[in-house]
Amino acid sequence: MPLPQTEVPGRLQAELMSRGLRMTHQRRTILSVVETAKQHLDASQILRQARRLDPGIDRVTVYRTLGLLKRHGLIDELDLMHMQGEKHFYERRPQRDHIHMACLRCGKIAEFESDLFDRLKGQIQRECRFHIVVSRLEVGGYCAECRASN
Amino acid sequence: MPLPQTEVPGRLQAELMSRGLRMTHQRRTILSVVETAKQHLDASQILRQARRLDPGIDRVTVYRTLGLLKRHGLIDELDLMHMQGEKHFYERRPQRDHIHMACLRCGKIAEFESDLFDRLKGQIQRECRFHIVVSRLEVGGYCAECRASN
DNA sequence: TAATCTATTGCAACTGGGTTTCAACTTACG
DNA sequence: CGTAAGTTGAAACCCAGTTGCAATAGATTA
Repeated sequence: MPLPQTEVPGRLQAELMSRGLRMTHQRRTILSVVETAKQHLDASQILRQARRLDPGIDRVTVYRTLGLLKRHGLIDELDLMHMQGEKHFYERRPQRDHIHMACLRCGKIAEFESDLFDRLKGQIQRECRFHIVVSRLEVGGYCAECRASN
Repeated sequence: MPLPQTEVPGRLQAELMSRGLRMTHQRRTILSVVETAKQHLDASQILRQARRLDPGIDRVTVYRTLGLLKRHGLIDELDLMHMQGEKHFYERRPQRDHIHMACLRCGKIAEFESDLFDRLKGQIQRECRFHIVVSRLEVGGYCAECRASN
């Protein structure tokens, strides 16, 4: 399932600047990588891509920028069931939360939006009086293809 | 009056043995720690508790045993929104999955069972033809107490 | 436009959770 | 009891992520 391309390029930059943050060359580079990514990238992949645009960039700057984006709620951090070590993956925060399904056999990641998920979060907020800032639903299992070819 | 004991002691042990796994002294110790835990423990806490019962136990044995229990679906691994570094937490797999709510202010972890959650998983299995083996729903936000005292 | 102030960067060293390797040791089983 | 295969501990290792600090570069002001 490909990631939907629903955002105007430059939106993350605009968001950060509107919050009064200093816009450096390195940040612009990292933001553009995250913004135009077609799949979920981990920090080292983001570093590699950013270095193609600005070879001097350091991995610590990538980590710091990802932390910044996370704190501002502009990106989400995913674990994807820790199928490939302990690395984390990142994606622009979507308008509507979705579920990540990780196939334990082929490693494919699929996404799924569901009204039930939205209702569940509403129930949590109401019944537990818990104000949700970030949510993450990940499931591990076997996708249709892998179940068939078994 | 004794505390309510939700599980029969030794259930994890019995499960593992019934699957033909070798029952060593170290495993029995680690299993009893996990089984009687009153909160979510990370690997180093499990090690510390296990060493009170068997001082010679090594952390590598704890990691291996936790991996074993995970592979057999007897415990679940939690991230709890990575609020305290990158450590993982463990709990016996419950009969019915629950949601973990992590308060970003006071750090408290609350649990919540929901019919909507069960239905959502059913929807994923049906509509995505995805066979769920493990699921993890974690939300970060602010609990009722922290919202009040702000 | 230049001066200034302060956030940000890069580097190197470090941290910490988790894994690998391998010889020595146990456990289960006949 | 003897054996074979699974398990353990110790040390070294791996790797994602963080910290301390001097140098640098945005933003702001004059």
